Amino acid sequence: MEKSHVFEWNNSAFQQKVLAWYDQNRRILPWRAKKNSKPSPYHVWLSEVMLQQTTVPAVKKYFERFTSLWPTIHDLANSPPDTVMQEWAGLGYYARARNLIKCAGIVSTDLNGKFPENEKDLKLLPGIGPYTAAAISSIAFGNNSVVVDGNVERIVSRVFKVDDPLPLAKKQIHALAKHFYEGITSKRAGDMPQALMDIGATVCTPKSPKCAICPMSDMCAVRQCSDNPDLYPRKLPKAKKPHREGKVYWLETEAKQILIEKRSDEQMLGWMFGFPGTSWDGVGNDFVAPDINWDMVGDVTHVFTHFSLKLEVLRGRMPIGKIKLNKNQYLIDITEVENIGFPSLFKKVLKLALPIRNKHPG
DNA sequence: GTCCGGAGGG
DNA sequence: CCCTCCGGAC
Repeated sequence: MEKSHVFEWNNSAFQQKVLAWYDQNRRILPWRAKKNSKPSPYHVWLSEVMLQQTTVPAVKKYFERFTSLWPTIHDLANSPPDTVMQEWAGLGYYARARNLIKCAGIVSTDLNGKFPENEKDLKLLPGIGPYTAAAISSIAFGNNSVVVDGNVERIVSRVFKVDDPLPLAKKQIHALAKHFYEGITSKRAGDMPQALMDIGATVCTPKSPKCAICPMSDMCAVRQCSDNPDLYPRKLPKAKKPHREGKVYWLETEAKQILIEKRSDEQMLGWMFGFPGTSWDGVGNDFVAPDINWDMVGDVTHVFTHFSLKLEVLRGRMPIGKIKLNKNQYLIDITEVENIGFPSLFKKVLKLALPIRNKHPG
């Protein structure tokens, strides 16, 4: 759409409205520095990685926990990877945690604990892509980067009334987003993306945005033509998810131990603990279940981004001496199994199998 | 159950 | 440019 069809667009007028709103309404978040001061690059990086695909409320506790366990990037880099993975459990998208660990190692040892300041060098680090590089360079270092996340995409699509559907409209939206940042001073460079995120999260929300109190409403094309903002950004219909099925085994010993395994780098939920089973992600081999009597415990269902999964949970017992452990497999005491940080899929398995086990110890 | 939110990497 | 990765709110 041609923005001039609706009104005369003015970059700095828009920026002033947004920044004035931010000065009055900014959210207080653990990773944000006080007004007029820059937060630590370590905090910005850690929070931005956690915030990828994850909501602010979910991230808060994890951020507090991580920074209290590891006050500096050196502390994080020196921690055993398993400990970091355990602390990440429940946050999802575990590749982020694996990249976080790799990145911490590089910054701590190769770069003396200093993050690069420009987008180009930031993007060379594991887990830092276009968005995160732009966010760190502007928020931590005051560079005027064009930061585009889902909030900014949504705001752009409404303010400029972009009628092409996502993801086709990505490039167009990114180009239009430049208007939001052009000419911002270094002093305000970090505030602008954060202001847009705050407005996106609290005012220009995906559904039923609060246009009546929006600082951008008189410059918003969708608002000005009384279109329904809920319809923006337009999106291509998504493909139906395929369904997969498999088995998962709860194998216990007479000594009240449970068999768990650490998943490999290549598998889904890599580096996390889980229970053995058939390969439901198309990677690795099926668990060769010992020839014993298996009781059906029930089904667990879980939905991932690109498929839904149903696992049949089977429970069996055998003497400890008969169990041959592969590497990456461990026998863990029944009293400790609840303390393992499992990803959600295996938490469901645990929740199903453990009470039955306690009721009928065999 | 359904929808929502998005970046990294090959 | 396409594929791959979860959890929570409702």
